[in-house]
Amino acid sequence: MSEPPESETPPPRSPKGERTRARILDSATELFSRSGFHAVSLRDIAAHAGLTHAGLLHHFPGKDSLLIEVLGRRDRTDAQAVFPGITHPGAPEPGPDERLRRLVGLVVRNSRTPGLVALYAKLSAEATDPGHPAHHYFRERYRVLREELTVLVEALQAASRPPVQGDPAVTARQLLALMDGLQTQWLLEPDAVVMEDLVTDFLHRLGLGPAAGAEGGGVSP
Amino acid sequence: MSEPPESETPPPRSPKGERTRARILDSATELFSRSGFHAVSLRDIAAHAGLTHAGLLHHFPGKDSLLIEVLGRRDRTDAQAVFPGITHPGAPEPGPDERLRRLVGLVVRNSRTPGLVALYAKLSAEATDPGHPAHHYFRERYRVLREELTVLVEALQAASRPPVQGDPAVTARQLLALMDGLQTQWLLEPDAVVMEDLVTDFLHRLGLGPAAGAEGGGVSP
DNA sequence: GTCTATATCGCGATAGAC
DNA sequence: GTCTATCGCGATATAGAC
Repeated sequence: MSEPPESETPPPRSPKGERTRARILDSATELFSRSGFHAVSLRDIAAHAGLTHAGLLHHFPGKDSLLIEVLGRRDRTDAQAVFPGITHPGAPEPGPDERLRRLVGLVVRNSRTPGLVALYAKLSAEATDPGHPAHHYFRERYRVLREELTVLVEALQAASRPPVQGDPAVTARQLLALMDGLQTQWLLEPDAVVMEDLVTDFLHRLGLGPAAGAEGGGVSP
Repeated sequence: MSEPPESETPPPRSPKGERTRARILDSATELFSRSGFHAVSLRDIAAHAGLTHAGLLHHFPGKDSLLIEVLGRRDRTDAQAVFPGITHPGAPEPGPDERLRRLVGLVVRNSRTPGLVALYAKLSAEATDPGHPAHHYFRERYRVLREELTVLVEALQAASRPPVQGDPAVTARQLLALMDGLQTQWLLEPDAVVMEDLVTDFLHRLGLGPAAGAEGGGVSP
């Protein structure tokens, strides 16, 4: 995804080619998630999908484009789960509490796929290089995430008693940074970090917790 | 630095070897900062330092150990600037405001070396892999940073009026995560993010700003 | 359109001459 | 302490068989 939306029609593909492509994407997702990007070769992915590495390169121009298609597929799934507004502009918007619940749910879900979290962590760092093949993809990804989190924070602020001040865009940036940074700490020490607790605690201390949610216990450091 | 402190005496080296070593470390720091770890070869570094890659490997057993020495040198410098207690146990501890000022100063200083910040961002993500050569280095690094930030937060909490509740270790973890995550966003869009403002704002909204500091303007999103 | 086989490149690392 | 020569490896690109 070098360009924000896909305005062009993808080239027509045969049903067999389509299935092979999907098989390759599945294999790539699994292997990338397990071992990261650099540690996995095209030969590994091709073997896992049941063909040779040159056969794979018939379907994807190179390792980079394969990576970006893997990421795009995953992001589209996640975005629909938390922010239905992205893909279905007319759909009914859930309330702030429900959206917060979904966001935390996404964090919890991430905790079950450390391989993919690690892949995103590595790539979002690598892709800060303007020459990286996924640079534009990640710039766009962060822009969209920031926008959606800003809307969420706005809704939480409006629903908070007493009303919370502050620029929602600033809080959204901080929230996004917090989630990213916690992933690194969690990957380093999976048993010492409960990401969703630390995210919830952060919002709580800003007065943006669930409208009537009474958080019982403490938070593990 | 595979082990926490260095309890062993380094092998004696000739003055010439020492100079060559330093030249190699300088070159490695510059090239790693510019292009990252994987994108730079030992041949690149050796050429920049004025020898061949085999000559370089006489001074460092491998690319990994070279990397870790580059990181260690930088970290030692930074730690002394902000947390004099680490290297000089008996030295007088500065007050909470002064330590906060130094921490923010470190963030500002980082803003002037995007290459090194990018290197750390890439490596701390890569090194989450338990098999990565710098894995233990980064686990130890985060442990120390967390401890020092916990002490800082404790001091800020004690100095705050009214006193701020909460587990300092939790806040320290969140602060560390925030700083890490902001680096990624800043590297992606250098002109759109002022890291020190967002860090200061975060502490401010937790009631942990400088004791008498009146923040004038707003914060850019 | 789909895939295999082959060739080339640059990498980290080692051995041994000087 | 530094070099040349060389190894095995993985990523990538191309030619052409089916």
